[in-house]
Amino acid sequence: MNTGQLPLYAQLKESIIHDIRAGQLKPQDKLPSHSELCDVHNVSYMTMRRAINELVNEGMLYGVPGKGVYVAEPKEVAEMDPLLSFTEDMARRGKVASSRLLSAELYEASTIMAQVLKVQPGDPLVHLVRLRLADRMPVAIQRVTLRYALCPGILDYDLESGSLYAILRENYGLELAATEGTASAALAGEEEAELFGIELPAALLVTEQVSYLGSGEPVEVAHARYRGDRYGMPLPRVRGQ
Amino acid sequence: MNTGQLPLYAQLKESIIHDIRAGQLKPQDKLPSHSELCDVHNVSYMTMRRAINELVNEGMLYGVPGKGVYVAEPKEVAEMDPLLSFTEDMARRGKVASSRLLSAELYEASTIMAQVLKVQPGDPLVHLVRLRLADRMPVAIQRVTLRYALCPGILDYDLESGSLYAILRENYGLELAATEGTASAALAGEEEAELFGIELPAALLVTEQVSYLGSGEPVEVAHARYRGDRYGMPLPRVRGQ
DNA sequence: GAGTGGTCTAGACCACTGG
DNA sequence: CAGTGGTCTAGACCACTCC
Repeated sequence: MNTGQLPLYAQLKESIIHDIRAGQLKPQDKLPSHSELCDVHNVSYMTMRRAINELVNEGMLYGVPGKGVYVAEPKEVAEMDPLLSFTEDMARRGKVASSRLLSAELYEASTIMAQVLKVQPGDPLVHLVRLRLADRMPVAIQRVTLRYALCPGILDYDLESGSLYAILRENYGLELAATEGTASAALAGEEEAELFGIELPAALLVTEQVSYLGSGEPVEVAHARYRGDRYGMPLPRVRGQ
Repeated sequence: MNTGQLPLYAQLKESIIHDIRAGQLKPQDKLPSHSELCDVHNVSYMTMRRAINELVNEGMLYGVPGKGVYVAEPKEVAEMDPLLSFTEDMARRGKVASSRLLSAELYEASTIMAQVLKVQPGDPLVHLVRLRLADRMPVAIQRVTLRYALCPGILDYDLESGSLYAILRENYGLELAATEGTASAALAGEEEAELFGIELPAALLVTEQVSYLGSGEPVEVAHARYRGDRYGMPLPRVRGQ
């Protein structure tokens, strides 16, 4: 029965999502019963259930035992993806992202950095500082520290134009799978105000994140400072415990 | 085979989580093969798979086709739960949360608020303003707007001491299931500086969130302003697409 | 080749809802 | 009562890895 590349359950998910987006299924509508859906799509019960179950976990549907499965209210805002690169983030907002490379250098891991990135003190790290722009307007200053062992020769790539994540994925096979960190606020310094072209005092949104591979191996430490007046970070839409 | 209250797959998840926490399974360890685990626990393949699959989705394990399933690195930081109340958030940090109720009033929905909360303009809403303290130190100002129809008589409860979420859950059966919104940064105003007891200029972390029931019905709009020097908001640990 | 994870089937049973 | 979602079984097949 499987005609496409994707697993059957993934195709079924796509099909349901399509029906919702196309307006054939509206919020609070009841889906056909499982057995009906199985007949229509010619799949087994468990496969159909997996598709529905995953959509429930993703918050698009919700099930009421003994009654049926219903379409949840649509998400008003794009879901937060903390693994979204600045480039992709801006693309979703309909803006063109660009960079000015302020600094790019190799240096040796301090004890603290070594601990966070799980390397030995003195191991080579790459430190990049980039001014990020959205439609040519300065929006953020990003400081990224990478394990050089994972991306040897990365300084030879064009770090001005493209997405760093794309370089890591396409040239080094590094697929970031998880991230953790904090967000806070701080006053802008003089240097920053100059780079942003703003007057002091000004408030910045500050994020500190560590990114990991699927195995849990740390890859990078990212420190970003966003203009508080120009950037709102989307918060996740999440289901309760 | 099912002895407990929980579904079998949930019990299997607990069992694996227990083994990891107890140190019997360490990060990067390989789990026994599926068939082995099925024999040991006397469950069918699909049930075992569901348990493992959900743990993979939650980031605790990761699977490599043709090789095996492995234990991922532990999460260093508590996962973000945007539905966490301030009270619970502080408890996780080992601090005691308290409140000073600055204002609590009923008013009629404006057109904008009505749109966000999906009620009619003029419908009754509750507006609460609270100064939130952690170990008696002012940390945040929260402004919450609730649909009064969902929590009639809420002003009679003690809104100073307890968690608002607890009141909604225990007295009105309102279980918040999802949240969405943005985080940004702004300069503190004079009033705020006075409430916080800080000097100007100062940067605040600003969040705006709407919370929903499982059905997608909106319940509250929350606006919070945190002291940037005293509060870091945990960012989620999430898996890539 | 044997062993692994990942997908899929065609049934079954249960608790819950509604008429 | 019949219909629903939710769980569970005991198999099967495939692609992949390692030997």
